[in-house]
Amino acid sequence: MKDVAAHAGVGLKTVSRVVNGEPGVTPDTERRVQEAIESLGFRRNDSARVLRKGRTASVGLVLEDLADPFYGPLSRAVEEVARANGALLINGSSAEDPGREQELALALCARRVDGLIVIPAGDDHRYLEPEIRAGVATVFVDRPAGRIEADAVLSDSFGGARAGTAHLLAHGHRRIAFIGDQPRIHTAAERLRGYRAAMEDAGARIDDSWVSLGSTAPERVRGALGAMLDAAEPVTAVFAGNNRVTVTVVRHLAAHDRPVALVGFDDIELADLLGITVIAQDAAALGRTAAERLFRRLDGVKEAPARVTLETRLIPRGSGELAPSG
Amino acid sequence: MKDVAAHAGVGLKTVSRVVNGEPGVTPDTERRVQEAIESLGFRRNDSARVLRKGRTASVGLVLEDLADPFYGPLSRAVEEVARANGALLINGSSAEDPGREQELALALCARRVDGLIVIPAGDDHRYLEPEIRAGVATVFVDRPAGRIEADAVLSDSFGGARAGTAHLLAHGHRRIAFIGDQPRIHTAAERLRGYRAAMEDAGARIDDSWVSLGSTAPERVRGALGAMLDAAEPVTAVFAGNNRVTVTVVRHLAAHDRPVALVGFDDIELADLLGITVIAQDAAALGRTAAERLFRRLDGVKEAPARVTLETRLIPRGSGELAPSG
DNA sequence: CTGAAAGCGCTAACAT
DNA sequence: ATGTTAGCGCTTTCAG
Repeated sequence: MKDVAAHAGVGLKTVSRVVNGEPGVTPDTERRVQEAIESLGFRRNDSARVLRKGRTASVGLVLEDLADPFYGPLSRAVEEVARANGALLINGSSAEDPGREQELALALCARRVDGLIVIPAGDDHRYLEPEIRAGVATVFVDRPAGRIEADAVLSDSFGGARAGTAHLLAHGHRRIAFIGDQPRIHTAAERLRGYRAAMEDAGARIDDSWVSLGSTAPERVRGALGAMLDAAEPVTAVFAGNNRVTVTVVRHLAAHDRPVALVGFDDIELADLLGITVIAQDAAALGRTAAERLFRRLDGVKEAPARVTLETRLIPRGSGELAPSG
Repeated sequence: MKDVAAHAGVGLKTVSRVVNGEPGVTPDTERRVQEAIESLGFRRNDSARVLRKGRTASVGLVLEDLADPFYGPLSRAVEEVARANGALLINGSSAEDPGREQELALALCARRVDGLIVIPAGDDHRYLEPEIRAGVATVFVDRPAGRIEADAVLSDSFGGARAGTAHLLAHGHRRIAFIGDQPRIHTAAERLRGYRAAMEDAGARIDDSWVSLGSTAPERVRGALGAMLDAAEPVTAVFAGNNRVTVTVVRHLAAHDRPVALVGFDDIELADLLGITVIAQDAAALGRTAAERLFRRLDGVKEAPARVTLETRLIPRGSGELAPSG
């Protein structure tokens, strides 16, 4: 910028004015400056600008796994809102590791992102308190924050799982499995709660062996499901706690001799052709809502942290409407 | 940092040393500084650091659509390599709009990212020349750069499409459709070229009405496919140019009366259960290879820009092995 | 309408 | 082992 000023024979500030489209520059001077900019291939250094202005026009997104088809649309939605607000998105995956989540979130804060959207892996976010006090707007999405008051945008995991389980019960099932993610993950716990509530509402008994929480790794899910199907009184239906689990369950059931009903949490591509009944949540709406909330905060709106819950939708496609067999 | 220094009763540079883990500080002084840091909730401002050091420890990724299941794993792979190199990832989607690609890429350069990984939407990247000259390492992935010399990591679209088409020919098909993405997209053009080559190798005639390039929007694909199936001499097999097209074709064929063979470019989740034969490319390897190349450049490796091509793999699952019918 | 000076928070280079 | 000085490239303030 100094070079440009020298080249154009003007003051530093005049170049700054031209670069930022500020008023108060003669068309003639402006032209000279533009020429100097062109010929030097100048481009403003935003790092310096940030240092001076205090705002970075960027938001951080800490998610679980960018490669998970559930988080792709969510990220994209956040990105669109950020773009509409002139901000860039810096993101990283925690891989469901609380330590990595913290490391990432703090690195983003050190970069002085204006705001932070977090899909929590951990359940204690007190480490963010100083940052939030220092002015970093923070919104949690998909799962709530732990041990701090903060905005959160969630899907109704409890209600969705309850409705899905009730759907199976309505089709005559009584021995229904619940296979879900690790219990420390909020959504997993909520969905299990929904399952239990529906069973209780229907006066159905829950056998401990029908409930399995843990990693969503295919081997783990196959093992759990296999045991429930091979039992003396095998389950006749399965409620799958998320998209990863559903995929593995579908593969396993496809090779199973007896038909077993299935309702999965989260919609999956091509689930329509495979006739998989699901509880769908709107990942894009989750991201959009969270991002809009974030930018509203950045615009200075002061209100108490709130929790927004988005509804889920039961999409019957066949697998959830099978009658009990065996 | 100044505050911390005052609080701890030490010099500015000493605080800097402690914060950066540099040697030459007495354990006792270090402790005092740490305490001051804690009590003030201090966290280093990376913007200032960047300004001073010249390196931002961040790389930019311009992709087409974060929500596309093909790009999720690719981004994730880039992110992992970046993380291993201590860098953060800033990314954005071009939505297949060259103008938006340029806007994004330049915004990232203004942020002084150390390197740039680009999945091009446009076919003229001369706008990046000043940046590259100024030292921004740049690697293109999935598609090559246009009108500039630059590193590129690609899948073998030509070879994959040729093999897929040859597979259909080997199963007796002669009237084979090719439905692909817009012809200005490099991969789409290459895949079409592969299709043509295979047909020619087999001495098969190509009717113009069997080839359809354009948007991957479901309506467009359905229309094109419908016309080919309703023709007097309908196609007996389809080669689908990418994952978006394949999904729509599968849905359409599922409702069709006669069996029609299908090979799709790109693997798709649950394609195994639906028996969809595909030409699979390794999205994660694409991202990883590109990112590794980028960081090698950042480490100062000087070599001529090169093009790396990754092999594709034919996965037979049934749909590509159907005999011609009708 | 234009420019000179100060300083954002940090680190490199050089004292002490 | 510690502190001082200068300056990264920009914007803000205020004076011409």
